[in-house]
Amino acid sequence: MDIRQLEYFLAIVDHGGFNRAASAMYISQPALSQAVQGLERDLGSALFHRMGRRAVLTEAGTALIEPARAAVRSLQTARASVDAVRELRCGRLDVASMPSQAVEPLTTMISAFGARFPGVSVAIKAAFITRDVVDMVRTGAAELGLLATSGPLPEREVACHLVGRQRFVLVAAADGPFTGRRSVSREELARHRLIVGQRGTGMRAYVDELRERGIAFTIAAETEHRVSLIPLVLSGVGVAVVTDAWRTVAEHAGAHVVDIEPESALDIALVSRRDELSPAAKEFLACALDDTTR
Amino acid sequence: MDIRQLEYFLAIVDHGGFNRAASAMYISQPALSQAVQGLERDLGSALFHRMGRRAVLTEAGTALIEPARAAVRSLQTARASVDAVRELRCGRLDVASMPSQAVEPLTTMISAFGARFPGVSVAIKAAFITRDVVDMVRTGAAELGLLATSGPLPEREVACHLVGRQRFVLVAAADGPFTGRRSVSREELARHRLIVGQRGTGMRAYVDELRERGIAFTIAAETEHRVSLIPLVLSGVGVAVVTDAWRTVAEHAGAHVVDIEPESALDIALVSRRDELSPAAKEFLACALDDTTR
DNA sequence: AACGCTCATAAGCTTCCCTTATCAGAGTTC
DNA sequence: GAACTCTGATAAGGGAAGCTTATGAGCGTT
Repeated sequence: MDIRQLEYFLAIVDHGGFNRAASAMYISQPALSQAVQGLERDLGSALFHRMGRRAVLTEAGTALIEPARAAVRSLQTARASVDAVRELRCGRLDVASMPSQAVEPLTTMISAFGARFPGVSVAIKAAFITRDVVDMVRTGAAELGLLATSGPLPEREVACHLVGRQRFVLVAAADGPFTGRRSVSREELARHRLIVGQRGTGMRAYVDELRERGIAFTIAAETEHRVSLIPLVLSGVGVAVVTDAWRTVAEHAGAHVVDIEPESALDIALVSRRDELSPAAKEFLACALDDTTR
Repeated sequence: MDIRQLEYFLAIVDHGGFNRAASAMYISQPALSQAVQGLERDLGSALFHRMGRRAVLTEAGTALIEPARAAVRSLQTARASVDAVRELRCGRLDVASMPSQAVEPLTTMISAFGARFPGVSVAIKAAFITRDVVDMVRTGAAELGLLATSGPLPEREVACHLVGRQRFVLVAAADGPFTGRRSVSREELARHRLIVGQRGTGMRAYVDELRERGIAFTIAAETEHRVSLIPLVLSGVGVAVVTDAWRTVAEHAGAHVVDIEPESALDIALVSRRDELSPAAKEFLACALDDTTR
């Protein structure tokens, strides 16, 4: 059985005869006869009584009409479902992001994208280090990725679009060591107690680099959950080096944020597979790059 | 788009890869690749991200899964619908019948058939004269026909099966001219007022034949609606010649029924198209002939 | 670094579908 | 009632589409 055969069958029913149906379907009449014969052979039942002049539906033929229409409709539905995704009337876009960048610039990006394509939902897939993001994009776990790196961009593995830079800032308790200051030099971090993130993150790479420069500090805590950084700072465990994506959040939480001099920053990149992207991903990329260049 | 392509697509989704799906569908892997490529070309959207090793569903692919399953199911449903008719689990059988024969023997036949195939409904299509029945069967308006004839069976046009004979009886009012009698000779009908049916019916042919024999009577009324015969008799308009299919009905209605001598009868035949019949019609024929020969 | 597994591509063959041409039956018309 | 017309079936040939085997390319694994 075949959709083509069912369409032919319905055409015969609807147009009331093989010849008229053949004209309507722009095929020859023998093609119709053969298709119906094939269908009847396949189903094991005659669909029409052939009575010289006219073809009359059999009971089996009558029983087939409605299911056949349903089958034809179901193909149209399938096509429409795919079209809806392509035309961004619905669907879903997975974006892998490291935690800090999930705060900014991802929030802004999603907001802009959501305004243009309200039917498409964006899912933030959790990645924790740059490598996670690259791998998720490479393997297709997410179609786009947002990462931060202090080193070179992974241009060889994925397509990279620089969307901004985030400078490092120091978060301290409001009544902590840097109260009243707007900036500190990195050398001033010596002998302080630091709360740091997981290896592989941009902020950790920066901190490790400071230590290699000979700035001696203590690592008071290391957390894989960035959300715990600020509470740790506020409870007096130590100070933390984070990117200024956290500035607003930290200040609202009651922490004191100061710039670290000389300015040092992470590159923030939106990455994607090298081959053809889905329409949603393309548009998201366009939205995001448009915003950053504007 | 094609059901085959959707089945292949679903196989890939369900088996998690082209190779496994190809094995499961007993086709070669390139056949699958080509089918999916054709589907993607047709839909205008990629369904899988090809990432060297693994094929990952795109958003469009995800959107296609459910509609594709529905489409595949719809074909199975269509097949099942036809099967149900063939296996006589449901369906409908049209039987054309003249009015008298619709009382008997059709009622008995339908009862026997209904007991064996409760899912199949039998529709009685109204015919009024023998020719109507033959035409309806010939043109497919009904698949079977039940007719009565005093002449030869229409063997040339349809397949005929003699299922019985109905003798002619006279229906008179309870207080009418034949009260107390069990039979009358046909000559006694002379000078009586008769209520007759439409030309072309068996009872009318018999009455016309009596007149040709020189038996002189008056035609008090002619009706195309046989149901009005008995009321006319009961109201004293005249007497009526009908077949003994009506005996029970007439007596229950309060009329007096007497045999007409010498016995004269109509042949009752079940007729059908000459070519292959539907399973329901075949079974009905089998039931009916089985009953009459038993 | 070599191997193995993934899916894509290429080329040949088979199959199936559609075409034109013709036939056969039944209704219609003169 | 004979010719005509309209119905759908049948026959034969050409072309497209699908499946096959063989091979290639990319990526992960040993």
